[in-house]
Amino acid sequence: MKIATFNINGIKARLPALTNWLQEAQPDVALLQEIKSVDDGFPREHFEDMGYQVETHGQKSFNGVAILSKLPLEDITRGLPGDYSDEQARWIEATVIGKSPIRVCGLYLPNGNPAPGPKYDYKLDWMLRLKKRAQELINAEEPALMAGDYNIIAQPEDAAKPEAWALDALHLPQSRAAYRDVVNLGFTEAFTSHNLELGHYTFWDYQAGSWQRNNGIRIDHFLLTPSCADLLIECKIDSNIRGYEKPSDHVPVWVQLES
DNA sequence: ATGACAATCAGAGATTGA
Repeated sequence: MKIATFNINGIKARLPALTNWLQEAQPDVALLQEIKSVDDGFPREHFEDMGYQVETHGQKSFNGVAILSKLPLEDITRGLPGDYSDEQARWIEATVIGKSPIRVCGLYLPNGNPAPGPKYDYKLDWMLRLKKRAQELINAEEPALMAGDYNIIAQPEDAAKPEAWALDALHLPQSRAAYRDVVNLGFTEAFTSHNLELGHYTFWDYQAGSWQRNNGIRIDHFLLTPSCADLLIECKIDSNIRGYEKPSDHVPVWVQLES
């Protein structure tokens, strides 16, 4: 089973690029972030015609996550538990029914800039809620994964110019520590576990020729529970599509699971 | 040092992003 995560930066603007990538990459499941659309505005039928079940958790203008799946989805839930007053659409879960069922969580972790400030407080609060949900997934002792735009540069080697991010919410020590707190519950980060060489990125800013200069950062991650990690065959980044027509500033990351 | 660039909503330019 091939499961991908992709921050598309707007479903309306990305419809051609996303469609082309789906046809090339043929993921069974695609976890999408930043759809920037309400549920009713999502081009559901377009993807249903491509054979995908479509589940969205949308929001006007900003944020918004979705799951496209060629396999049946069950027990879909929307929103990260822990704060009913949180109106930002950044979390969606479902169980993918393949040979063995896998719980998949698609997430769009808050950016947090500027730090310090209320947006950074929100990021850290959100990560505490993430840790609680992550602990539940570990305790369940079943194959599960959390994938998406974590907005975390986990180590200096995940940025072409780490010095430029020293005071950024994506790379502050407190941010990295909060991320490690989640990983250390027992998760396997799929990409680094299967790709030993450094210098791979998932985001290149639109500005200042970042793609042409390969001035990127790696902030889109797959975290797998132990029984899910046992199923991991491969994890890759489809970086080439960053150079295609009208691209997102992120590129897809995907895992191949033996399931 | 700032803005660069892109998307959204709205119908200009502010806001957000990372």
